[in-house]
Amino acid sequence: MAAVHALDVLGDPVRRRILELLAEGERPAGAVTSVIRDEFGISQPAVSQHLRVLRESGFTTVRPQGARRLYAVAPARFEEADAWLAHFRRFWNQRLDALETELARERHRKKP
Amino acid sequence: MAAVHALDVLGDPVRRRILELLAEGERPAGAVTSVIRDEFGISQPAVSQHLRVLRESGFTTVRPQGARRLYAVAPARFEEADAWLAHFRRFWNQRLDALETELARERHRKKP
DNA sequence: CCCATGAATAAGATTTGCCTTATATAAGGA
DNA sequence: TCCTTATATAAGGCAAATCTTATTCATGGG
Repeated sequence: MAAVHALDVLGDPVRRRILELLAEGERPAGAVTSVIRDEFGISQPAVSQHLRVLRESGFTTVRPQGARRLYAVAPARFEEADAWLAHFRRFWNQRLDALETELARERHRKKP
Repeated sequence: MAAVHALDVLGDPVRRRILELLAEGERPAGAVTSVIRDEFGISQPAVSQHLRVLRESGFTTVRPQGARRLYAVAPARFEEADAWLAHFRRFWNQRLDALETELARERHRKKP
């Protein structure tokens, strides 16, 4: 499911915008599509293809509700992207970096 | 300098690897090139072009040292990428999110 | 000076990714 | 059952990104 790097998936403005919309809560594909269509001027299949990338790469979950597909943010791949960025965090914020290290340690203690 | 979104620049495996190398410390273009050449099997100009993207987008600084160009990580664009990810942080770690909010507040207090 | 080394640029080929149109699949209401 | 709505898939076109080879520019040693 994680064939490509999380940051490769995030390297597209349409996909980022879709995720921003989903961050506000679970939404049917159609609701996402109409916003993206307006903002980027692309077709329904184009949006559907981006939804597919997000789904197949693990950035979202989907569940059917009748004929609709409800998309929602899934955390794992975000965490992966964040972990990569963490390597550089010390360059701009020592305190946050220290905290991240501590929280990571804690996470490992909890679920090893 | 920030014509493209930070995450667009990070959406390339070669550029990410270059940044990882530079995270270990300032390095001349040649040192970066030889590693990337080995790992990805691409030419010197190809690496130079990626260095240009990183430089022009503000992910690195460069300073000449004789005939060499010393590249180093610059924090600003990383911070931007991190800020975007922060919107989603609550999905995987409430505590870190809360902390980030607090730190952001503090930063604003210090340098407005 | 001249040549070697380090790095960037130019120009063109190629590949990758994204978009479009057309079509398929699936669910629900009349 | 038929039609409409919701979404996904297929196939192909096109443009942007990336790579290659060739060349240029700059520095410094001999």
